[in-house]
Amino acid sequence: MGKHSCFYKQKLRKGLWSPEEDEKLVEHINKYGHGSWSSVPKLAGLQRCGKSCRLRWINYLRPDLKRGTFSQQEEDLIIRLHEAMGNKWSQIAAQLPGRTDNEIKNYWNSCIKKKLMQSGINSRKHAVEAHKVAETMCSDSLAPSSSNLLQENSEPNPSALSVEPPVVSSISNMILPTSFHDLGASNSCGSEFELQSSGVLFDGGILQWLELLPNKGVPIHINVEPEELKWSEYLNGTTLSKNDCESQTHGLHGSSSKEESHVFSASGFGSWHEIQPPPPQL
DNA sequence: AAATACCGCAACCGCACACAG
DNA sequence: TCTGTGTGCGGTTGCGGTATT
Repeated sequence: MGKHSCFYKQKLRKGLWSPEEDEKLVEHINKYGHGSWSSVPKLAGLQRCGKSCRLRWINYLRPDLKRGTFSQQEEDLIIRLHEAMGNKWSQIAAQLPGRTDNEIKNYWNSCIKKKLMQSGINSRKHAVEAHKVAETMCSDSLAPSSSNLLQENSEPNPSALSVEPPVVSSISNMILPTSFHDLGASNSCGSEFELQSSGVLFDGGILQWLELLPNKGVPIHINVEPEELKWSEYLNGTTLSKNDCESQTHGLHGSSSKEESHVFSASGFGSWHEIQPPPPQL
C-alpha cells in the first residue's frame, strides 16, 4: 500500500491543532458525521490529512472523553488488562470508557511502567510468566494445544488465550467474559470464566506484581463488546448515558489550557441525552 | 533571571488489515 | 483473485510546561 495519500499532498498542516481547526472539525462532524475521513478535511475546510483529523477527533475532540488524571481504580484496571493483553491499547481502552488508547498508552509509559520498575517488578517479564503459567495450567487440565500461548517473541498472545479452557491464569481473580471475541476468543464454557489464583504456581511470579495493587482482590469484569465502544457509534447514539455525556462534556471544558477555547454542547450531538450504555454482560 | 534537564502528552509515522471495485 | 484506498493500531518523536541548578 505504501504511504497515505496525504503524504504527497502539499500545504497540509502538521503539528498542534489550533482552536480554530478544532472548531471546524467539531462543527463539521456535528453536522455531517465524519463519513470518509479522507474527505473530512476538504469538507471541513482544513489543511490537514484525514488521518490527522481522525486522530484529533478520537483522541481529543470526542465529546465522551473523560480526560483528567487516572483514578486508582483505572490504574489498577490498566495494569491487570495489560497483564492479560499486553500492549493491546485499543482493547484496554475499550474497557475504560472515556479513555483513549493513546492516553492509556502514554499513561502506561510515563507513569505505571515507572512505578512498577521502582517496585522492582519488570512488568513485561511477569506478563510473559503469566502466560507461561497459563500454559502450564492449561496443559495440566483441558487444553488440547497450548503451545501457542507464548509466542516466539514472548509477547502475550491474547488470541492464544482464546482457545484455552476457562482457567487461564492467575491474574488476581480477574474475570474475563467468554465474549473475548475481539481477541479472537471462542470460549464455550459459560458466560464468563474466572481466573483463579494458585498459591503454588504463582509464588514469586505474576502475583508478586499484582500484589502491589491496593484492591488486588477485586474481580474485574470485562465487558468485551468492542464494537460498542467504537467512537463512530457514539454518533449513532448507542453507548453513552446522559451522565456520561454530561460529565465528559464537563471534562472537556476542563481540559488542558492548550485547547481550552472550544466548548461542546451535549445537545449538539443529536441524541446524546437519549444514549444508553450497553447492558452489563454478567 | 537564565540555562538546562526532565517529563507528560499530543501528534506523527509506518505497517497491517478490511473492503470495495 | 488482484489492486487500490481507507481505516485502525502500536511505536516513536518532539513540543511545551515545569523543576532544578
